[in-house]
Amino acid sequence: MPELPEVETVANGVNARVRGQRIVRVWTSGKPQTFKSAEEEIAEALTGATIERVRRVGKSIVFDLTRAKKRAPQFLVHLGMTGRLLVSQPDVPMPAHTHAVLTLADKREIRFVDPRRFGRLSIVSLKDKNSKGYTGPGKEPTTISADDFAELFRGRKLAIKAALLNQSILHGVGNIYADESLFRAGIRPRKAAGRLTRDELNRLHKALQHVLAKAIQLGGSSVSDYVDADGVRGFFQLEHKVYGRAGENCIVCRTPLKKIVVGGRTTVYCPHCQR
DNA sequence: AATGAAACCTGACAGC
DNA sequence: TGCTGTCAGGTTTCAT
Repeated sequence: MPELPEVETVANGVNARVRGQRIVRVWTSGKPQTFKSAEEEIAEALTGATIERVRRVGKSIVFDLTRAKKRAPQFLVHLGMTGRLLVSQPDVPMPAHTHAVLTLADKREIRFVDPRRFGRLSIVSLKDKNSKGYTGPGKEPTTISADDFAELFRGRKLAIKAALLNQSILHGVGNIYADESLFRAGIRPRKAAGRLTRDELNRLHKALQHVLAKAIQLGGSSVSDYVDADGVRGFFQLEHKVYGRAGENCIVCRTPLKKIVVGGRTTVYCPHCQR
């Protein structure tokens, strides 16, 4: 479900509702694959901790925690494909596939719900008191400069679409925003990343930042089941120009959009507009 | 280094 | 109504 704009929408929504709250109780489901850290470690790290702030790093939701006013290990939530993080009153029925519940001092609950169980919960301990904590696997796409962006792809032979999806290069971009930004920049998804001209890289940098900013502004894309912390859908799906439109005509030149596989993912592009 | 395929899971949807 | 097959916003692992 979630790429950078969706994760950011969820993180900001949860932050606005729970920052400053203390976690008084933790329940976990016992489904082992959901927990990247041991469930006991998660329960121990969270119980009694105060939520300082909730924010997005890459595609992860990071909880900055304190204990007795001192910084404590961080709690990371990765939503996978179908994960949701909801803030609910205790009398709201527990959804199916709920894998963790953090009960707050005011009785509300932070619930992690994930039918497909590709999501992951983990604890990150801080190396020292100056540690920045979790910084993600790659570079941040929303703020990277055009020069640094261009540098990421120099000499790389893999397809530019695969490079955009590689979280250790840039983190946060997924299948929707890779396709949408390549369309906007007029670049073939299969073109080798290292063979893009500086002009193409500049266009891609601009397109990607535009698409991400616009999607964040609209609360993300709701393709099937994505919702924010209040259960509200996003609106960026109405702006998709290629994603999910294979076989339809290009909105610019009316050429039928083509569907191929790049980096193991369905990819839609316009064979006329993207060279 | 880098491809590609498969695996991890459930639910939605199309077609019969 | 119900069965089967296909597909899905992600990541990791294993073979080539």
